[in-house]
Amino acid sequence: MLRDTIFDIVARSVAALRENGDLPDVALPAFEIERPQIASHGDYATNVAMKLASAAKAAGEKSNPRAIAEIIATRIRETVAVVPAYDLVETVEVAGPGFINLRLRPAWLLAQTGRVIDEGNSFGSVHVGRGKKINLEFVSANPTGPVTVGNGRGAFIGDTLAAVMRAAGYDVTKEYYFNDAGGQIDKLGRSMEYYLRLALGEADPSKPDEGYFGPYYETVAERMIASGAKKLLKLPEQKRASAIGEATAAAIMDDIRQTMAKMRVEFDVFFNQASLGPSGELQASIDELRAAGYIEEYEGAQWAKTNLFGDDKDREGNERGRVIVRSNGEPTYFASDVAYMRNKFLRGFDRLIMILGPDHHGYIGRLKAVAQMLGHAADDMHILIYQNVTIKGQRMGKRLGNIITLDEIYEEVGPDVTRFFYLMRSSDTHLDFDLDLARKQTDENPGLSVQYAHARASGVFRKAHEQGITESDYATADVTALAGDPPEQLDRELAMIRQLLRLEEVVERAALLLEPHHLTRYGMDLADAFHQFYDHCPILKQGADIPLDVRNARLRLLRAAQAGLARTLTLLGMTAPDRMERAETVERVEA
RNA sequence: GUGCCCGUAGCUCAGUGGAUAGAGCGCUGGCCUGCGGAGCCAGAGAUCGGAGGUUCGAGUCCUCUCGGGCACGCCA
Repeated sequence: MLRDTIFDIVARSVAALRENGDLPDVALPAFEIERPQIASHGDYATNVAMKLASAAKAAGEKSNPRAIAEIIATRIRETVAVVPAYDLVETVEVAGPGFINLRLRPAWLLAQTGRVIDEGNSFGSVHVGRGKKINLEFVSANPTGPVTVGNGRGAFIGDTLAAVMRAAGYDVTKEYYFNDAGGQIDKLGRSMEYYLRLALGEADPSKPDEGYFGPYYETVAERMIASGAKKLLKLPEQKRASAIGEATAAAIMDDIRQTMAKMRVEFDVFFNQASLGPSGELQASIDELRAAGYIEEYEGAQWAKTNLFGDDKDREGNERGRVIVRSNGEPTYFASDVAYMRNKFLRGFDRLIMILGPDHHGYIGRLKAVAQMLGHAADDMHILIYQNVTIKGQRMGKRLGNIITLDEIYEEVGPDVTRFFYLMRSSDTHLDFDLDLARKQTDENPGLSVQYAHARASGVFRKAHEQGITESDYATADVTALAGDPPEQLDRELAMIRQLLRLEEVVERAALLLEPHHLTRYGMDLADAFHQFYDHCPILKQGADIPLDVRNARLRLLRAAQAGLARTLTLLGMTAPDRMERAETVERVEA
């Protein structure tokens, strides 16, 4: 990656100076290579001189950060002058309190066009993941209702995070855990029994006091009756609730899978909680914890000593951990958690990541404790909590009874815009979905703007084709010739190639920090750079009188931009259209 | 009571301990008949909730505090 090369240049120069005793004789502190916020400061900056000065001062030596920076800068200039692989650096300057700013050579930047085009679908990939096996579990909504705008957030975060992590070199398995066991299924069954009887025209069927209610369940009841659920009502009372519950859960699971498929969220594994009992894994994990000495009995129940690993350390009056087997002999939901995690680790994953809603933050301590009881590091179990979702301008929430499903959003704006909007915000932040903005079929819609950039690029190639210009005409064009363009054009061309090259850094950062939202920001930046290029650097424009070599070089650059946009959109799970559907626009009023 | 997340422009939000805090929308003014105008250019708009602290440097880290959201079962 480009930044790694810059790091090497700086590190090598500093190391050489230290060998000669030209720098303060203190341990070299960690330093950063960063992109300055202000373009006039160059492409990269390092704070190594300030860090060194600071360390020297702490060791009692007197030091001047700017003077140190000058020494290092001089050495860097010498280094890049003699090492051919480092010929990408044009200038090295000391600025401010002691920053060393490096600027890249325009011709080198332009030449990167070839690499972007050659790498194509794999452009932006990095290797920080080193093939580490990751289990990424997300959504895992209970099969007791449709996916909502709230719990659907995990779907987009998870799906795109997986794509980004794969691009960063991780081996990712995407997994959905269906909580299809326990009391909630019976409760679902009792609720559905009411809806089935209602749908069959029974007069005044009894409605349970507590359960799952709403118009959605009426539609599920209709479908279940159509597929023969009527006979379930004839089952004896003890079996009826669980039988209806299981059938209902299966029907709802189908809905959830369909919603996911429509939104292009894919899973490698669907795991059913109910399978853990019959497979013997539930018992095996309890036995394993007992053998390790982590289970104690109290008042007839079996307690797992999660408190030994920090779980519930602040919970009042409870130093016993969590109940894993009730006094009536039934394992708790927590037992399933243990068995499921054990199952994942046995499948050979190096790290487990779970994406959960804000109501699950209590899980963090509990599950990290489980990981440790199973003999793994606390950090091998990572939980990513995302915050709530609201629809702008609407009050919502279960208590108000106006749950909005993800399907409704799909109907309104489709998968592309939905995905983009969900991924614009950090998981840590509450998401206020601006449905009005999402509905707009104009460039005001930031998601469409990225797609439009891609479509525009495709449009130019379409036009080129119509004019008889073929790929072979510009495939070997010398893009560095653009270095001779006037600033108005060259600045835009360089800005776009700079944005393109940034993708690798964005992918690495998003993967390491588990923050896929950086990709949408990047998409907007790249699209913006593209539109600037498009507006200022004509290629086929009539009457613009573009020399052939410039035209062909710009077509190359455009090809690279198209590839970068396509790659970004793909990582976001969006389509990269070759043309945009023209929306019905208001006729312009002639003055 | 305890814990987690948030507080940055009118709105919704980015922001890697660095230099002059950014984007989208909205607002104001101007340009434009095309590589599909779903356009371009410019501008106004911010005591980064508040108070201390850490350091060469804090929107960012620490402590306290105020405001908003969420959760704390032998439920799942």
